[in-house]
Amino acid sequence: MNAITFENLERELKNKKINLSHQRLKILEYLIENQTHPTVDQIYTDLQIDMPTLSKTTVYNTLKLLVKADLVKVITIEDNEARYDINIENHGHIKCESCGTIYDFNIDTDSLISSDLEDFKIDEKSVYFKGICPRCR
Amino acid sequence: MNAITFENLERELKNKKINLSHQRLKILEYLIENQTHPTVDQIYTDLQIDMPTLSKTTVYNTLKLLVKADLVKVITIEDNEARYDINIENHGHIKCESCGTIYDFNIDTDSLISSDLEDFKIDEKSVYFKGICPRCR
DNA sequence: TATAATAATTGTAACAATTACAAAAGTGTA
DNA sequence: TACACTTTTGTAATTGTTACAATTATTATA
Ligand SMILES: [Mn+2]
Ligand SMILES: [Mn+2]
Ligand SMILES: [Zn+2]
Ligand SMILES: [Zn+2]
Repeated sequence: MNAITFENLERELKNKKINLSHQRLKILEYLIENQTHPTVDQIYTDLQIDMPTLSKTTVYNTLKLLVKADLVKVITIEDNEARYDINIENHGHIKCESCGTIYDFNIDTDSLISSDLEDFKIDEKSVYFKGICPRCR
Repeated sequence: MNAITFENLERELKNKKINLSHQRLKILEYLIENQTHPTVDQIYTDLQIDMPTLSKTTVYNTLKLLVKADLVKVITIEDNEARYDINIENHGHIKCESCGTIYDFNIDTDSLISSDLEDFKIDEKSVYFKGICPRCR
């Protein structure tokens, strides 16, 4: 429930010794303002308007860095492109197969368990649905 | 729990008017005998030994056909390659980040619900975990 | 401040997974 | 056999991602 703020992020970044360059800041801002699970291409295309020198490699590098630092999550609901989410709290994702929108939904992934996994160390849990959203029905 | 048999599959294929060519048969056999969630490349590389003329396009085409007919499921646990599963019963998948193996585990995906999705039509539910398997710990 | 060391960004090339497409081969029917 | 139809094949094109070396920016040091 606690909102994502620059202050919290800045503290986390300092903890993890990640330098907040101009490009990284812009990418983080973008993720905070556009919580629509954007692709690399969407992030790049939109930011590139105001930062003509931005390189797509920087977008890739930064996202990889943020994911490794557990500040951003990759969503692999579709096999052809990764999507990124600054909201790292437990929640599920559903993709509307008509309009392509990926919606968040509330689900307690922590409570998902299986006796088959007793001897596993579990690091990450993802719940992906596909269907048709209310607007498209 | 009911095992995947050629008989069941053949009936389904007839229902859906999918012609069972030599290539399609071999790919189906492979998926039944190798329930390790193989990639297209693994399927192609292995089958190509006994079928030197096999084309990778045919593997792609056949898998797409089988997925559309709901006889095979795509697993997008990793963003860089699709994996295929002939076991279409509800179950979860966990990928060991050390050895790369994708294990099945028992979980009732049908019972996964969220009040946020009341107005959605839900067609597919996937549960993906990542972690370390008992052998690698 | 100047200099050196380090970190981050950029642009391009390489790579890998997938799709498009047209020609060739196979299948069934009259 | 001739014809229509389906499937397969091989290649080229496309797309998302990574590798890498050169350039630029930042930080530490003298
Ligand atoms: Mn989300
Ligand atoms: Mn499985
Ligand atoms: Zn929709
Ligand atoms: Zn393992």
